[in-house]
Amino acid sequence: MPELPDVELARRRLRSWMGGATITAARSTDRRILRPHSPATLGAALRGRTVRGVSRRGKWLRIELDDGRRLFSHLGMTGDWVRRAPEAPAHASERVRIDVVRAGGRRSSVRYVDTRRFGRLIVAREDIPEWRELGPDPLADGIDTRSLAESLGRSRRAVKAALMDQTVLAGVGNILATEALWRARIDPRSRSDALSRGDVGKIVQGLSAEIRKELAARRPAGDDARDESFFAYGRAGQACPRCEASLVRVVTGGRTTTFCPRCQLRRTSSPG
DNA sequence: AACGGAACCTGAAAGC
DNA sequence: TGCTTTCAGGTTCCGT
Repeated sequence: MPELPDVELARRRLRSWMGGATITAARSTDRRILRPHSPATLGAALRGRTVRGVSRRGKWLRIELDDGRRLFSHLGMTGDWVRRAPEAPAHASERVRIDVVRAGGRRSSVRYVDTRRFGRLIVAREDIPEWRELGPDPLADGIDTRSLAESLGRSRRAVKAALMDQTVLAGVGNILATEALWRARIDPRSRSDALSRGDVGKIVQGLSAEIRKELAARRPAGDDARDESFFAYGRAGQACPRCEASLVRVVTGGRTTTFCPRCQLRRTSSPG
């Protein structure tokens, strides 16, 4: 579920649930998600702390605490944050719980659920490398066409793989890349350094439009993105919404890519 | 140095 | 029906 729009929606929920609240307890037994720290250290680090704010960069969330420490959260492939009553039993794939009390005395329990356990939760005293090394965030920083063109021009990879490189742009995943390239009418297998400035401009427009659309959709936590309507993602074999040709599925950089072989043209020659 | 592919996990859906 | 295979929105490690 988690690409930039999903993580941004999670950030807004966490802010409304935890902003200004004090953590009364934090528990987990999942060594994988908390690696490299041990589950025992989580409660000790968080108990008694007040949440100052929740920020996001790319697919990373940063929960800022009153002692200067931060809790970094990456949702991996299937992670999400949900709010429950404190007495609510643990969901089958619940991995972490953080109980909070708000200024008015209202108590709630914020739970991290993650079926496949690819997510991460890291307490640190300063920003972690995974956060610092991210490229520009399309929402927080905007996308500068010129610097993106420079960045893409330096790589010979398929443009789809380059767009999903978190140091190129933070937060772009398989759905955003697939949809943006469909909107831009560019074959995802085109070499990154073969794109014209106009191509990059269309990709920027495509990414922005898709991010706006997905943020507006505000699908509730836990919803499957496949319920949503995409132009190309997950629609192999179906008709292209633009030209009616049959959408094709290929694998690039280890990830499934769907595109229209008729109206998404492959860029070949290097731009001048 | 940069790139493709496997590995890491779990469960749902499709295939036989 | 039930067993097997395939697939999934992410990152990281390893070999070339």
